[in-house]
Amino acid sequence: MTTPALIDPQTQTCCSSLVHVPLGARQADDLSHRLKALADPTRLRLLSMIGARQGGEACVCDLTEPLDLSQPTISHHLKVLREAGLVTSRRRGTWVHYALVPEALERISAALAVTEHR
Amino acid sequence: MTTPALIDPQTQTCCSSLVHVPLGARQADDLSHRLKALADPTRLRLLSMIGARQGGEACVCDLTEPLDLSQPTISHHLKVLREAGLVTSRRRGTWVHYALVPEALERISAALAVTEHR
DNA sequence: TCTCTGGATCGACGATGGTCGATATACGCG
DNA sequence: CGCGTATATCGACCATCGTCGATCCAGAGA
Repeated sequence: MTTPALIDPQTQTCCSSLVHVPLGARQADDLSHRLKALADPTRLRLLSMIGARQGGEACVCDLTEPLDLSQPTISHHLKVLREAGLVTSRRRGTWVHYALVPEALERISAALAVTEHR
Repeated sequence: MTTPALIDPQTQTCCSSLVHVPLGARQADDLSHRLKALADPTRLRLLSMIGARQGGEACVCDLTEPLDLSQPTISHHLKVLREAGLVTSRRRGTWVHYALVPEALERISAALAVTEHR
């Protein structure tokens, strides 16, 4: 496969906005699940710190220190982000590097947009 | 003032994406608060049903029936959306009509977008 | 193999959130 | 004013979430 199954053709008609056609229960559950992953200040900052990093990657040690939270807590948040498809993790020797999945963020952004972009 | 204070110049540099510059604590709290209001399937469907309505308005009675939830629950969700600035309410005789605030959704969408739009 | 370090998992605890029934409030109409 | 209807608020209950310390697992190097 070229890309992981970011879009389920069964539940997701396309990437159109929710404000134009009423959302079904399935689609609402799916979108809310991804939004829940996003709706936490720590996770937003994690995404932001990973994205701001040149190369687009950051290891856990880089993320733990500036946030003033325990390492298990950071690890937990990264797991939530990973399971929502918002980041990927990759082992590099002793360290684990996390990277954004830009398409995932873009999909959510498009679902919330009122006016059509691009 | 021409527009309500949707953007706080103190905490919000502009409407740029979170993935380009690391988010501060204030900004992360602010954005996560708005995302929490969005991160519920019932509220997403409410927004969607209001937006899909021609005229952009819907009264509570229109929203309660199709969702198979009690009227107090719907009222609670609408309050959450209103306090997050995502909808406005307006009394019309006996009924209360809710309408979207497109700029609010657009702002959140822009904050999540990776690529710059428009 | 032993040890050290980075990260993940576990179990527990307090806080927050979604839902309901009961009740209160607002409006229109006799 | 009194009644009926449309919404909002209240109080309670159960589920989910964010956080922690303790512990476990994986890789690197001696």
